[in-house]
Amino acid sequence: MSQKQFKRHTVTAALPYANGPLHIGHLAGVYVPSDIYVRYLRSKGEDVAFICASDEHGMAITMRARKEGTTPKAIVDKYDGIIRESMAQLGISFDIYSRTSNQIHHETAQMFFKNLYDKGLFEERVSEQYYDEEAKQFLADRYITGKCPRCGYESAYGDQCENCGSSLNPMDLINPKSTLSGNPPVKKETKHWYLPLQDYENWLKKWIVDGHKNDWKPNVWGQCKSWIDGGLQPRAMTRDLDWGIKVPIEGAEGKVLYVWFDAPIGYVSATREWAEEKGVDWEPYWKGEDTNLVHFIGKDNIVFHCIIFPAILKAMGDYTVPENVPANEFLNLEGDKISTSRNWAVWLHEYLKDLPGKQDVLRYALCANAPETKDNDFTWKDFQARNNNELVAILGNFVNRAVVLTHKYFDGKVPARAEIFSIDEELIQAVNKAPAKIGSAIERYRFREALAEMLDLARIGNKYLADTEPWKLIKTDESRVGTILNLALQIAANISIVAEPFIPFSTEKLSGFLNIEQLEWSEAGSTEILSEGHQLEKAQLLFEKIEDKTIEAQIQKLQDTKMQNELANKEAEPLKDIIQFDDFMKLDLRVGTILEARKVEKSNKLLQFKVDTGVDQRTILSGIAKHYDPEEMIGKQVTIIANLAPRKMMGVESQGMILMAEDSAGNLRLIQPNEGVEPGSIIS
RNA sequence: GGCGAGGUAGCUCAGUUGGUUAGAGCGCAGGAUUCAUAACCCUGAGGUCACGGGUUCAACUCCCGUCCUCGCUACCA
Repeated sequence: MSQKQFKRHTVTAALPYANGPLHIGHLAGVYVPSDIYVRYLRSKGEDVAFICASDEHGMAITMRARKEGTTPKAIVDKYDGIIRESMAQLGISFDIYSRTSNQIHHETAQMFFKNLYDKGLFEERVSEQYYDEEAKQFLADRYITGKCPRCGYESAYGDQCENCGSSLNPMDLINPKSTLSGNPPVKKETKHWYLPLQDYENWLKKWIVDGHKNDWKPNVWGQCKSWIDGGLQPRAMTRDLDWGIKVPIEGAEGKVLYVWFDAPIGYVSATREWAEEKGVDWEPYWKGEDTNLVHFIGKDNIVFHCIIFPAILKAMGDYTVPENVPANEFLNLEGDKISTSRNWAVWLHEYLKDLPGKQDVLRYALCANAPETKDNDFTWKDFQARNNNELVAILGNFVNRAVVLTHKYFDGKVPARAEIFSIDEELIQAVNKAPAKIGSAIERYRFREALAEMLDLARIGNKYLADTEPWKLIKTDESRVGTILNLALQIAANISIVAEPFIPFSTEKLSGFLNIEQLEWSEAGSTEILSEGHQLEKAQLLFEKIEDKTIEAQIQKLQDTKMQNELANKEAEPLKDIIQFDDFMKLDLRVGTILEARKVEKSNKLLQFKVDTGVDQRTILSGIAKHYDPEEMIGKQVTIIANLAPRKMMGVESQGMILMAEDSAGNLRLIQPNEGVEPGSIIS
């Protein structure tokens, strides 16, 4: 896909959700690649708008505010600040980093909604939901507690019972209570506006499945095809909440826009804000046929950026749709999934404090190991190796050699070139070709490849010096040494251009040594950048080795986290409320013998048993397929709850429950009588 | 189970429309060198391209099946 046909580029990076700080996964997946892409485009002299903002609406933020006893506003202010600071320090060069709480965003999102509403493109649907009359608001699932209809647990949430783990519908709860006021909620009808995604199915199919099979990443294209083929459903674009953007039509009091309706529109609002400040027209950046719209996101956001938001843009009529959505996969950390709740992450604001001045090292390491085609693992050892073996030993060392030698032999002045031999000609050819190779990789969103091509320039330089050995020649042929160092320095100058998208802090330093301005991409490839006699500055180290103890400290930090998590897990289950003997007596606990066992079809967790309970033979299902094979269960004695209300799962009715012990790692083990007893023996 | 993405050297990954002896970096072993941040440079070992079929003159590449990993999704009473 050639970039040349485009007049301008609108590049967006996924809006960070302002309920927590950023970690290396965000950086590797979205912000580093997008920043490389736009820095490259800018260097080419292209017209670029690089857009991002904090996403500050939605349920999760209001939940968090309630939990911490503060307001949503306080939460988003706090994290917007932290995120903004981390991005700036890491050199993510947004043209604007806005906030979805800004006035201009509210207006823009409402304008979108109103536009679609006026065109009659929404489906209105009325349904019954719980409402708190005292707090005067509809209750989201998590704001309702009650008795679990399945296990009888008293404080199950509207969407899930934390005791038995079943997912619930708020209407199922027995004796529901609002967590806002403590009062029983009332059922009340509520109206919502749905976007009929199925109406866009054909268009999406043509656009993505047929039109982008070859230029979109396989993971993105495949996901989209999967959704489209599976049939799209209408999706509610409004919610009953008080935190968010008011639905701008009559009869919609107390309703806000669905966060995934408003968030992507945040790209548009931020563009408007940027354009206003800059005094340019924002519309071509979103409406021009000649605009290259690119969304950088993680794989968890594919459906919103490839299906829902494009459908909205299409429905708007005059908007352009994304040219590409280069979604990355996930980054793991030291073999485990990154997890905010388990604190298993390298937080950017902590990294910046712990390893000051090493922004480029992180940018480099994350780009070199970015999860472009599949999930990848970040390890501190790899980070150290990338720094010490590549940035220090190859790139930093090469630049240092060239500059130091020039100071040594030519007082820091770029020497003249004399006769060119074939080895020099080969070098010049390689330098000529490098920018196009790197650029092409970037344009194909293959940033690891681009980075490797960039580093190859330094490798070529090192080899050139090793092959020509100017430190020997200086004794016999000073003019030849001049040629060699001139060319070596031209490579360094090239690196200062082509490495800028990846490691901008270091290329700024490098330009400083070379005593040149930051040059544009079009000047790369030339071996005439530094003119004869040009005075260099003294070289300082571009990169420094990272010692083992620095890495060990970071690994230790993670191990501490792991230990804390294990402790927390062991202590995690607090005692439940006291029950009376009568409560216990309600349970009919018995020993049963398993007569038959087999897997439930189409399930990968459920096993189906026929159990002899002494009084009857019955079917019981248990979700232990990951822990036991059916064959080994036959003949075993197990403990069962015999009077639990029957429950259908995967089409089969289970008449009871087999008791299991679960450890903190989630392993399940049978509870069995110590010695064989007759089936039906009562447990008390 | 359904859908999607992966499975290529000890590790992290490339392999373009099927075409000689399957590549790179790191790591490892050996060598050479000293201008340089004990860095660089050269050489080497190391792969049944997950497995089994099929199409083809020819398969890492295309087709079918199986196994494993990750994500989404349904069910752990």
